[in-house]
Amino acid sequence: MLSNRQNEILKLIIEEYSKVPVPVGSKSICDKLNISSATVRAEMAKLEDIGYLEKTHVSSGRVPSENGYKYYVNNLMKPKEMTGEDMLNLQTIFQNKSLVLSDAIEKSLEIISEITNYTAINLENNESRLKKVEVVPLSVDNLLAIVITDNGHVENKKIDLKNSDLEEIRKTVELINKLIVGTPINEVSEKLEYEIKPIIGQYIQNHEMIYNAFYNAFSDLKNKDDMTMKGKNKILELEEFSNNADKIKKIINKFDDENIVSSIKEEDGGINVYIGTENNIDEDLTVIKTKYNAKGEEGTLAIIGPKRMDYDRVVSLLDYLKSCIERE
Amino acid sequence: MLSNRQNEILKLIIEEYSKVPVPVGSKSICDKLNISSATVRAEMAKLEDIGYLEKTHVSSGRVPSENGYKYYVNNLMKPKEMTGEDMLNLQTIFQNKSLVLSDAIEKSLEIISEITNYTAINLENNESRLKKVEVVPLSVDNLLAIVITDNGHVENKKIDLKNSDLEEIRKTVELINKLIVGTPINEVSEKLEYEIKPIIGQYIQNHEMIYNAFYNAFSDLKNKDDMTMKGKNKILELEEFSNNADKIKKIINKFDDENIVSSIKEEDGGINVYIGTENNIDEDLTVIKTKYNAKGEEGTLAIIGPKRMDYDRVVSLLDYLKSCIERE
DNA sequence: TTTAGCAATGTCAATAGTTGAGTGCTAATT
DNA sequence: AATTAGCACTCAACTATTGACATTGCTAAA
Repeated sequence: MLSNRQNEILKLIIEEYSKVPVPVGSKSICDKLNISSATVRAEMAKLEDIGYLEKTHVSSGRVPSENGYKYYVNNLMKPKEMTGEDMLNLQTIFQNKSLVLSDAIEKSLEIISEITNYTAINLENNESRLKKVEVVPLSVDNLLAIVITDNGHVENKKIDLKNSDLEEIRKTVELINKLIVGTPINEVSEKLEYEIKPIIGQYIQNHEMIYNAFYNAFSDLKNKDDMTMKGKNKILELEEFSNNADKIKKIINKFDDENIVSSIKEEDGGINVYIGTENNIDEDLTVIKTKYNAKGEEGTLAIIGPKRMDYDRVVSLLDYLKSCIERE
Repeated sequence: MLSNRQNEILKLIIEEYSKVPVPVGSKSICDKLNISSATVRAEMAKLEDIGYLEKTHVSSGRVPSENGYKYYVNNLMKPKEMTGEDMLNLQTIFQNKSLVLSDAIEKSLEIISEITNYTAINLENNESRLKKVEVVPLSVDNLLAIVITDNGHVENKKIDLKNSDLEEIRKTVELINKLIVGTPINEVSEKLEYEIKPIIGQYIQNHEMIYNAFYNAFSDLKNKDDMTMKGKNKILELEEFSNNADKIKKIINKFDDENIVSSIKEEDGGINVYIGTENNIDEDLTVIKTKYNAKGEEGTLAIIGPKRMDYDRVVSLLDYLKSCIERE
């Protein structure tokens, strides 16, 4: 159990370090607390023993450790009051009734990324079902196969059509629509293989091509995560990476991974914070994420920033955005 | 006019430098030509006077200048024989009749990026026309507006539908299909504004929303360049950037620009080489691009690599790919 | 319990010395 | 006239070395 003064010192160090990423010395703290630097040093030594602070070398100031941040997030941090302006900006978006939920979220994340200078992500994890399938002839020998899901995602595949009969294709499409509309997207390929294929094989000669086209369109749909990322490059401007080309390259590669958010440990109902090594992106980064559920539309919001991020501010922003979404 | 020996020395320097980006000294050249280093130095001094070579400091070896590369590309370089394996790989893709042209190109560029370690791009610049417009009801108050072009691109917008009459919407869609299908995509918004809007305004009450949805879908379509990029991050691994975080950030930002290829000077019919400052991406990079036209499907292929790239190899690859495409 | 004071430690930036690769020039050689 | 050996010179890159500075831990006094 930490004393009041220890809590206070830890909090000051974390907040100071979040402004300027340079080890914090005892002097800058004692100025604020009206105690001598020696006393502060003694307390810092204890905080280091417990494991909440670290030194970069014997005579350096202190830097918060991962556990220090954890303790701060769980015990010391108070969610920051949001500014009226930020609240207003987000509210306005959600009051615009012509915006669909996913578009509103996207716009909000853009704003959040802009005001925090961190990266903001929305990952929709809806169980979507097949809504409709159709074909549009484009030219003599090109055809477009279109697949639509009930949450509004569209995938398409162009097909080369030489020697195929348009009428046969129409029949196939009709069949697919009749038999597998309503099926959850990730069961569609299977159903296509075992239920549709045998049937079309029977009375449609040249069905291979059209069958494959739809098969491919379906697997594209299944594999495509519905993730939007705002301010992707913001993170590269952080001081911690300013002179570290290798780290920048590493992070860029991580950011290209579609599973960047979903591969982090599962979140519970609240706002979840994954500090440093707790996320598998980078030890100098923190990911804050939370789930939302608005009348069946489910997803995950995430913000990626430096380990020394403005925890209180980000948590409030995310919390507020979540409430906007769920109030919809 | 350069002497044979000067040509030979310039060529050796460029090819040596392309392997290892370190200034080339006279010694490494004289070993290969059986003349003394003093003679090589004298020739190098002349090549520097002409402006084909540069020094990084008074006593450094020589580095090819931009003009040096230009001279090399125009006069010294012979397109390299392609390896049978590379040719076979590309041919196989184009013989696969079930692949649509754009997919075949995409696969080829993936291969080319893989074997060269450079970034490969396909930019389709078709004049596309509106093929079809339709709406799919998703739920009680959500509707999906879909727009399809004759070259097979699909854009969609979800619409919030409270208080709208489905029947009215159907009429609007019918009208759009009747009146503006066939219009070139970048004229569609205009036509929608001046020809359709007045008409639907007359006999459809609540048309604002549906009109806006389509208007937005159309502008998305217009603004979205059909560009695919393979090996985007390959370029970051180049030695010239290995310790230069700022340059990496700059290039990443450039690569996010949709106009990266089209903003470079217009290409003529052949293979065009834009060295260093001739492209507006980075002085250390070269862009090689060429147009293709296969039965009306037009586009531009581009490869982005270091200024010291394997010019002969890339030119042959691009030329071969172009011929594969146009033979289709 | 707190604090003043001090030795100890490590970073950072500046300075100086060393090495090595490479050049240009010149005079001798072919 | 062209080539080359030889030499003085230059500069980048590396390796100490130094002093200024920030900061610590410890101790003894308050």
